[in-house]
Amino acid sequence: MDYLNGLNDRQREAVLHTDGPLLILAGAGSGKTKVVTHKIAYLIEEKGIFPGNILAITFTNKAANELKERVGRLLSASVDTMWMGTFHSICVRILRRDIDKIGYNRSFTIYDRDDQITLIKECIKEKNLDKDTYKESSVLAQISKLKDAMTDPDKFINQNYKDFYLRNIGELYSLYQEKLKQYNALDFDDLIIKTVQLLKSNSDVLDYYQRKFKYVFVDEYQDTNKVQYELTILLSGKHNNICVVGDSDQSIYGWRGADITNILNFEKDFQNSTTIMLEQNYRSTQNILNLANKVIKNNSERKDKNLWTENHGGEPIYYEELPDSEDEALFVASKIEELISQGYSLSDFAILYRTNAQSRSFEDSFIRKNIPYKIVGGLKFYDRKEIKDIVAYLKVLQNPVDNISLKRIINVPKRGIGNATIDKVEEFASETNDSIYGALLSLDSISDLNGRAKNSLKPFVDMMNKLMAMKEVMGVKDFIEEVINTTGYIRELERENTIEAQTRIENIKEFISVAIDFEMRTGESNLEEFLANVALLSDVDKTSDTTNVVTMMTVHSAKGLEFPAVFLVGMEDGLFPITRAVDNESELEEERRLCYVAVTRAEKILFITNARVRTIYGNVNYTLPSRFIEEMGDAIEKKEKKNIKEQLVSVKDFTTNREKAAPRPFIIQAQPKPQGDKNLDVSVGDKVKHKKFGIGTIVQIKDRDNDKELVISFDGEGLKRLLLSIAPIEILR
DNA sequence: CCAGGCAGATTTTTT
DNA sequence: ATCTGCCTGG
Repeated sequence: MDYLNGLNDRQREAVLHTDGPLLILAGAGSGKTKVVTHKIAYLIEEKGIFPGNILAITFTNKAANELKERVGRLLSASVDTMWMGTFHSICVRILRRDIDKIGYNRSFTIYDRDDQITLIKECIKEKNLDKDTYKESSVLAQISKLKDAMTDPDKFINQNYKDFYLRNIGELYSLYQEKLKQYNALDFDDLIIKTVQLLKSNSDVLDYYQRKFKYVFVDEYQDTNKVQYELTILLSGKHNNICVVGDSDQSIYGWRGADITNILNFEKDFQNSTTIMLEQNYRSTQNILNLANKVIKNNSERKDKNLWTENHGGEPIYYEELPDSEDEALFVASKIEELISQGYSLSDFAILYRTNAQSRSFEDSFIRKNIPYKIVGGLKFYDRKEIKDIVAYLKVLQNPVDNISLKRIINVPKRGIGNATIDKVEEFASETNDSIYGALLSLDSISDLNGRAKNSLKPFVDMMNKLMAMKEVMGVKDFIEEVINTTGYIRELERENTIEAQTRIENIKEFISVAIDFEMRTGESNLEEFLANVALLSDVDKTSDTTNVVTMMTVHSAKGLEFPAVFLVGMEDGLFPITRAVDNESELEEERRLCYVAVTRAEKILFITNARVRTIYGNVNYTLPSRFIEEMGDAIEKKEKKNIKEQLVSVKDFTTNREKAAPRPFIIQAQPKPQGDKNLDVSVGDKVKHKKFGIGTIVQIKDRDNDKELVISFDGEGLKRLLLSIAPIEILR
C-alpha cells in the first residue's frame, strides 16, 4: 500500500521525514491526524519499525483510540504493542512498573480534583489557617504552578520566608505532598512529575524507555507544560526521533500551565530540527476561514500564517443578536429544525459556549422542542455522589492507606460511625504513625473509643477485610456488584424509594456497564487498571457516543473536533471574552485563540449569536456584543435583531423604550426600570386582581427584558405565570 | 448521631 | 438560582 497517496506535498514531506526532530505546524483542519497516522503506518510497513518502538501522546484518550484505530486500518500488522495515550495515562503505565524505586507503593491511587480539595482542606485545618484567606481552589492552583515549575516546598518556603502568606502556601504545599505520600496517592500533576523523577534518578529505567521508544509523537504540542516538555525530552533522548504537532494559534490551556514557548522554541531546543507548515485547510469553507484569519490577526504574539482552502465561498456566516438567553436558545433550536428539514441530521450540529453554565437554556429549549441532545462535560457522570462513593470504596479496597477515600465512605450508608468516632480513630492513627485503616485493624487498642463506637466499627472492618479478600479472586464487574451489595449501598437507596434514589441506582448500573465495557475493551479485569482508567478520562472520553443527537459543549472541549454546522453562542463582552481576561492583554489573546478554535470547528455553516440580556446568579445583566464580533467586521452578515418572543406574543408598548446597552466595561447590573404605563413597581406579596382569575397574591417576580414575569397564586386557580405588561391585572393597594 | 433548615458562595476553561 | 456546608434540635 502506498502511504503517500492522497497527501499534498507538505504532508508528504512530513510523512517522509522520519529521522531527527520534526515540528509540524498544523493549522486547523489541515489534516494533521492524517499525516500522523500515515507516518506511523509508513514507519511500520516501509521502515520495518516494530509498533512497540513507537510512542504517541495525545490530548485525550479518545484521540488516542481514534489514532490507534486509524493506524490499524492502514496496516495489516497488529498495533496493540504501540504505546498511545495521554501524558497522564502513559505515565501511569510507567509508574505502575517502577514507582517503588522512588518510594511509593505500586498500587497507588490517583486523586481527582475533588479528592485534592478534600485533602487540601485537611491540610488547611491541620495548619490552623483561616479558610477564607487560604481558599482551597486558589491554594491548589498555586501548588500546581509550583509543581509545574518543579519547585520543591522547602525551596519555596526559604525563598518566601519573609512573606507570611506565601510561606504558609509553601507549608501547605509541603503538608499536602506529605499526605499524598502517606496515603499512597498521586494527583494529576504528580503522575507526570514522579515519572520525570523516576527517569532522572534511575538510569536503568530511563535507558529501558529510551531504547524502547525509537519514535516519539506528541500531538497538541502547544498545550504541553514545562514538566511534560521535560518528559518528552527524556523519553526521546536516545534516538532523538521526536515529532511534535501543534498550532500555536490554538493554545488555550495557558491557565492550566500550558507553556506556549514549548512550541515557539522547538527549533532552538532541538538541534537540527526541521519545521513543516501545513496551511491548506480541508475542513471549512473559504468564508469560515476568512473569518478565523481575521480574528486571529489581532493577536500580536504569533507566527503569521494563513489558512487557505480550495473550497471557495460557501454559506455566509450568520450573525444574530437576541434579546435574552432564552430567545437565543429558541433561535438555535428553530434554526436546527429548519436545517434538518433541509437534509441535515442532528449529529451535524454543535453548540459551543464559553462556560458550562450556559448549557442550561439550551437544554430547556431542546426539551421543549423535543430535539435530542447530549452535553459534553458539565454535570459529569463521574462526579455524581453515588459514583464517587462507589469509586471511593474501590480505592480503599485497593489502597487501604487512602484516608481521604476511607473517610468518605466509612459512614456511607449510615452505620452509626459519627465524626467524633472518626476523629478519635484518626488521632490514634497519627499517634501510632499508621493509616486510619491500620488503626481500625487494631481496634481494641484504641482506648479513647467507647463500646458503642467499637460495635459500629467492628462490622465495618470485617466487611472491608472480607471484600479485600474477594477482590483478589474476582473480576472488576463482579467485584463492583459484590461491593454495592455487601456494603448495603444499593439496599439503602432502594429503601429510600424516591425518584432521586431510583436515578442513583440507574447511575450505578450504568457504572457497572462501564466496567463491563472496560473488561471487553481491554481484556483486563484488574481493579487498579480500571480505577486509573476512570480517573484519567477526559470530558470528551466520558461522553457516550450517542449517535444521532445535537452536541453541546464548551469551546475547550471542542478542541480537535469538527462539525458541519456550528452555533457559537453567548458572544458577549464579559462572557466571551470572559471578564477577567478583558484587561489583561495576554489573557485576552488566549480568549481570542479560543474564539479561533471555536470558529474553525465549523465545516459548512457557522452561526454566531449573542444575547442583549443575560441572567447570571439570578440577576439581570445588560451586555454588549463581544469585541471579537467587531473584529470579524464585514466577514459576517449582520442582520437586524429579532425578538422571537415578540413574534409569538406581540408586545407593543415596550418596543419603543428599549434599553440602551451600557458603555464598556460591558456588563453592568440592571438599573431600576423606567416606569411604563403600568406601575412596574410591584413586589412579592402584593395583591392583584385579574380579569378572569380574580384575586391573587404575587409569589415571585422575574425580570424579563423590559418586562416582568409574575408568578401569581390565585385563590382557587392555583399558580399562573403572567407578563406584567400584557396580563389584564391591576395591583390592589 | 442525624435530619432538616438556613446562610453563603458560586462560575472559566480541565488532565 | 442552585448547591454546599454549617448549625441546631430531636
